[in-house]
Amino acid sequence: MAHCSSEALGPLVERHKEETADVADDRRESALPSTAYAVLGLLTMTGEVTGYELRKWAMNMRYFYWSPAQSQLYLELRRLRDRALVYERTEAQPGRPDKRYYTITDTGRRVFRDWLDHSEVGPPLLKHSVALRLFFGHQTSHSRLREVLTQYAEWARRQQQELSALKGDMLPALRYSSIVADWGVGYFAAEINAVESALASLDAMDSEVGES
Amino acid sequence: MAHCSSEALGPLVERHKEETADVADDRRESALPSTAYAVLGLLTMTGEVTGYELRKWAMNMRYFYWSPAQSQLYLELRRLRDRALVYERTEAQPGRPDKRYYTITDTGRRVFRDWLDHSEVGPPLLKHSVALRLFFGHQTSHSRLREVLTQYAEWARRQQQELSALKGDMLPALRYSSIVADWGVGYFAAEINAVESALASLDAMDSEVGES
DNA sequence: TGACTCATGTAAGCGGTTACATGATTTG
DNA sequence: CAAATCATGTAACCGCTTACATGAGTCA
Repeated sequence: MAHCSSEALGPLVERHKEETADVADDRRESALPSTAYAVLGLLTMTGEVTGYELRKWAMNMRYFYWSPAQSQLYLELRRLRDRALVYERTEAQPGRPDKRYYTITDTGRRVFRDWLDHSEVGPPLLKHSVALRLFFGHQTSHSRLREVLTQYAEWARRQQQELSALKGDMLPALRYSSIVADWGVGYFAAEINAVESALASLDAMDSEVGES
Repeated sequence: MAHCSSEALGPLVERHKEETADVADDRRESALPSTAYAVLGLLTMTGEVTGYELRKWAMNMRYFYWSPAQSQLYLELRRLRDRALVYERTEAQPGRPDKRYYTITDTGRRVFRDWLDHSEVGPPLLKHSVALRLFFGHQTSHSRLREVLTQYAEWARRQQQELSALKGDMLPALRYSSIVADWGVGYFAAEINAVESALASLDAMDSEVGES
C-alpha cells in the first residue's frame, strides 16, 4: 500500500548542468550570485541609499524572490563596491560606524544590463514545504493535513492582500513592478485554489472509506 | 521615471524570526534540515534502496521541491545513519566502495511522523529569476523580455507534460502524490497564464507608445 | 569498442542564516 | 521614559553545489 514499484523511474540523467552555468562568464571577470543582480537592479531604481534602506526595497520583492538576511545585504554591497559596480560614499559619525550611502556606477549599470540581456535564465527555485508534507500524507492524519493546508491558504491570502496593497501604493510609473505584482496575485490565487482542491480530495477519500 | 519615492515603504520590521525556528526542537536532540525529512519520507515509501536509487525518487519531487545534488544525498544518508534514523546494510565489493542499502528504522519513522504532525510549517521558498528580470524590465528591451517570457512558458509547458505523464505512470494507490501532482499541474497552468498576461501587458505598453 | 548506466565517494568553496553587539534618534 | 526605529557590523556555522575521481556492468 505504501510501497512503490520503481517502474515509473527511468535512468538517472544528469540534467541542468550547463544550463545553470552562466554563458556570459567568459566575457566578465567572474559571475556574481543572483542576489548581486537584484541589488544592482534595485539601485537602478532608487538613487543613493543606505544598506538599511535598500533592505526595505528588497523586501518588496519577497513575493517572488526571497529577501536575503540583513548581514548578507551589507556583505553584498561591499563586494559590489570592491568590484566598482557601486560607489560608496561614507559619512563619518562620532563614536559609531560610518554611515554608508550607495549608488550604482556606470560599470555597474553596464554589468547589470549585460546580465539582463544575455544571461541564461534558469528555472525558478521552489521549496514548497506544504506540498512536501501533503506528498507524505500517508504518514499522518487528514485532520493534520487539513490544518496545514488551511493555515497555508490563510498565509497565501494575506500575501495576496499585502501585494495588492503594495501595488496600490506604488507609483503608476513603475509599470514592470505592477505587471509582476499581477503575476504574484495570480500565483497566490492559484495556490489558494490548489489548496481547496486538495481539501476536496481529502474529503472524497474520507467518504470513500466510509462507504466501503 | 525610473526613480522611486520611498513613500510606499514602511519601517523595517524583522518578521519571521521565531516562525522559522522549529517549535519542536526542545523535545528532540537537534533539528534536521528539510532535506533530511524528505529523505526519511521517501524511505517510508520505498523499502531498501541505494543512494543512487533514492536520488531518482527524489527527482520526482523536483516539481514542487528542488532535488539536492547527488553528493548531498549521500551525505544526508550518512548523517541519518549516524543518528540511527536509517539502517545501513553494506555489501562488500572487490576493488571498489561498498554498496550501501538503506532502510528507515523505527526511530526514523517516529521522528518523521513527529515532524509531519507537529513541526511548524514555513512559507514556501521561491526564487523566481524570470519574474526578477521582468521586475527590472525598464533596463532592457521588450523583445528581450518577450524572449525570456516565452522561453519560460515553454519550460513550464514541458514540466506540466512531464508531471502529467508521471502521474499516469504512478500507481493509483499513491493518492497523496497524485493530489500533489494535480497541484503542480495547476501551478504550471497559472504560470503559463501569467506569462501570457505579462506578454499582453507588454503589447499594451508598446501600442501606447505608438499612439502618443 | 565506445557510450551509457550503476554506484560511491572526496575537497573546496560559496551563499546564506543565526545570533550577537552597539549606539544614536525618534516617537508614544 | 521606554520602546521602536535607524544603522552598521562580526563570527560561527550550515546546506548545498561544483568539480573531480573511480570502476564495474550493459548494450548498441
